Amino acid sequence: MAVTIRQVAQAAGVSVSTVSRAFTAPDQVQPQTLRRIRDAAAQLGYTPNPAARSLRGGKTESLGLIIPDIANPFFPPIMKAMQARARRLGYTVLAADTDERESDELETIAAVSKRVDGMILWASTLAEDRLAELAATMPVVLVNRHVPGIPEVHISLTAGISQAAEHLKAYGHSRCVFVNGSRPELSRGKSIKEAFEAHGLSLVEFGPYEPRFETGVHAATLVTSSGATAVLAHNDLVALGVLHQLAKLGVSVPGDVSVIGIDDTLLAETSTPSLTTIRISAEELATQATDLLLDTIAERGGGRVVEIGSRLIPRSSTGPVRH
Amino acid sequence: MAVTIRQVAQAAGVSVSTVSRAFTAPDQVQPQTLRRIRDAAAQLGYTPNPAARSLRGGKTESLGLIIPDIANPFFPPIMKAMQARARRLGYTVLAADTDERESDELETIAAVSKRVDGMILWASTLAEDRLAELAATMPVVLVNRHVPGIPEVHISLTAGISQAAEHLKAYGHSRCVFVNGSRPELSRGKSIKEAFEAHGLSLVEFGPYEPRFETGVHAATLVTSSGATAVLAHNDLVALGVLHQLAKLGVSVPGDVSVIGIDDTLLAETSTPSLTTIRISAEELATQATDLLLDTIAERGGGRVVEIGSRLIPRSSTGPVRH
DNA sequence: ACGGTTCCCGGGAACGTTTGCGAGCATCCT
DNA sequence: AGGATGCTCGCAAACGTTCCCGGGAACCGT
Repeated sequence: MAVTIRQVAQAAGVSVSTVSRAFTAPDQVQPQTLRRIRDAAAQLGYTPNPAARSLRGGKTESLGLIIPDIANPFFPPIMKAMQARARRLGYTVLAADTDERESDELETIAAVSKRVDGMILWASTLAEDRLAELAATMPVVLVNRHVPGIPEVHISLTAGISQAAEHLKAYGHSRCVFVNGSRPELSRGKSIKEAFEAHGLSLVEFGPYEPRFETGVHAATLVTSSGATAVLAHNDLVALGVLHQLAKLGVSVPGDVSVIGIDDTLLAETSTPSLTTIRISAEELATQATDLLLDTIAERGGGRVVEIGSRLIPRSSTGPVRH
Repeated sequence: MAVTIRQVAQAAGVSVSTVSRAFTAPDQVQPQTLRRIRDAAAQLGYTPNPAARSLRGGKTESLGLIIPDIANPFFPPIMKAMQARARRLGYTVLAADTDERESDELETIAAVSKRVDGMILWASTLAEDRLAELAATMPVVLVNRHVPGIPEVHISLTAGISQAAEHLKAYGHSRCVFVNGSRPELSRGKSIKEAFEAHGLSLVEFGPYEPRFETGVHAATLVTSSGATAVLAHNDLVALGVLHQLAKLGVSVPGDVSVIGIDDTLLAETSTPSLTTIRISAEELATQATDLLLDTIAERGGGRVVEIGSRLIPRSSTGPVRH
């Protein structure tokens, strides 16, 4: 049915080897022969069969991306950026989510791993030794997870947190609340606490909870009764829940309470009021992770750890404290 | 490096054919032999090589999904549902977006089509004859696009629109605005106009514009000066823009103006106030499209057109008109 | 007891591509 | 002029799997 290399060879009057070389190593074939082959290929509409190619060469020319939940608005821009990057380099990307269940993650990884040259594992729930043996089998890059010896891109929130503390301090806040989610690097709430206290702000922590909208709704009432004037939420979605419930309770934002999110998803700029948040650049993250994976595949800079920064994006959900 | 069928055969003391049959047609091999093979395979950690399998069989066991923009919050749930459905049937899904540019779409389709058994094309921008010849080459299912002879799932908004009109009528509204986007089935604003007028509501149309947040922001000022008390937006994102700008102008929602979106994305229930919207069930849509594609691949119900309904989800952005 | 089925299993070709090896030929150097 | 070198290209093997075909064994019937 489909047109193969053999038909192109026949049409161009050369052997299959030469046709193959015409595409994979054009400098090894004479210019005029090359032209004849190219013409024939174009006319017949030939495109190489990826299955045959990867069977022979052991390479699939595609990359895997395993994420916890596609529906989380943080991830679509990641996928988009990774696809854009990968396509430019001739790669296809195979994305799959795990629904944050370990059994699904194992199954998904097994299915994906056979069809790609390497994969990015986002916030994997797998045990450390499992990840280590997986990484021994094939190129793997971790995000939001640390296992010694495995290349990783690490999201550093210190800059963003510090800027958030300064921002609140400048507005005259002194009593703050942190609504904790389950994210590994945040569960060490003490680093956040330290950062805030270094700026002379008190910080009490609620949670950890699930990082969902309803969590924010629930946490909002705790916030009002705590007497705090500012709240930092685990992510934008939780912050939006806080915003939503505060409005329902008649608490003015930012008049009575200031709210800060994390991630800077689409939600942040489209909410009412728009949400001050700590931006993690999805583009940079995805690009770095992709490049790191490609390097690992090519056995260039293996085992590297690259760091991604963050910064505060002030919008309308924060303001001066009212006395 | 990887363990092949040959090693399993040797370990189990049988031929490669038998190992192959043990996995693809277990009833054709004796129970005790089957057990021996399974044990050997498990111990060696054998998993079939998809490249070899698809080279030989001509099937890739994966499906393509081509969408305009992953970052549009309407699509992630679609991808998720399609993946869930496909996985249950042993398929992998390859998703890619086109950034709504026709050149990218062609390139993307070319890249994806060689690696899948069939694909779902969402709101394709390709010319009708191009689509027709593509569909002649391989199984294709269209969504949000109609080409005679190509299987399609069609989103019908009539129920939702009609319910929205009733809803507004019951709240005492009479003058409405429709902020039009570019979506094909909506660009025929007259069907919406007719539906509204059938309920005794006047409707003026603004646009068409791009279906973006800023469009809503821009349209909001037009709405206030038009004297209308209700606005139907092209989608949730546009509705959110309207909501945002209205709040900034000091116009109360739903006190002064009621707002209705379309799609029922995550944005709708997390906004403040939460958004009344016309729900299109992503799960149903994705499931139906996937099943239709699978049917087309199997040359069962080809050329079918399946219809997906819609319905109004009343939330807090609509209310009685204030006199 | 013997031809005919049925059931299991092994041999081997085929899927479309890449690639090492070597043949043929022209070019260049001494 | 003759051998060495370099360029272009063809031959054939190999990648891991599926599946057609045929052989042998066991079992049924008469």
